[in-house]
Amino acid sequence: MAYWLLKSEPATWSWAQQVAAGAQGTFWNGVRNHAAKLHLMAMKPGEEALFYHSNEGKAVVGVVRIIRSFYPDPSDASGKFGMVDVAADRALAQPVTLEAIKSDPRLAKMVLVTNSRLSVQPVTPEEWAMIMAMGAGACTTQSC
DNA sequence: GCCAACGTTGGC
DNA sequence: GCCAACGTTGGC
Repeated sequence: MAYWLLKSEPATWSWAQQVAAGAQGTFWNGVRNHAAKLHLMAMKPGEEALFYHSNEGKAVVGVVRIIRSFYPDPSDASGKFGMVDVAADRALAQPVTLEAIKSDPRLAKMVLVTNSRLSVQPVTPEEWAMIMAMGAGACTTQSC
């Protein structure tokens, strides 16, 4: 079971919109980067991904579930890229900000920190557990 | 096939 | 609004 992180600018597609889309979910299109594409292709239905608000907010705000594996993206004229379908699963009790992630040495190797421009990223089980604990409000940074 | 130029992303 | 990082494009 792999874990992932998906980035979206809230002005383009926000967590509120994802929640409004409900259990049937929506397609996650627009990826035009080969590294990101490889991660999309590796996603399996049932796996979970962090939903991260980039630019505005700069925080992990919720969890989405992959509900359909990789298939062609109709908005890509070249036919090279594709997308998956995701549905909102649950919100975090409190957003986990980029600032909080950066300030914790145990999360220093997150792709979000090391390659901030990649829009689809893998997350390790350890990182996932940390983010979940921080997002639950169960602990503050460094006390998990 | 290399590399300079350019465009885009995203944090600050 | 600026700029650094990085991916992509296109000329050679």
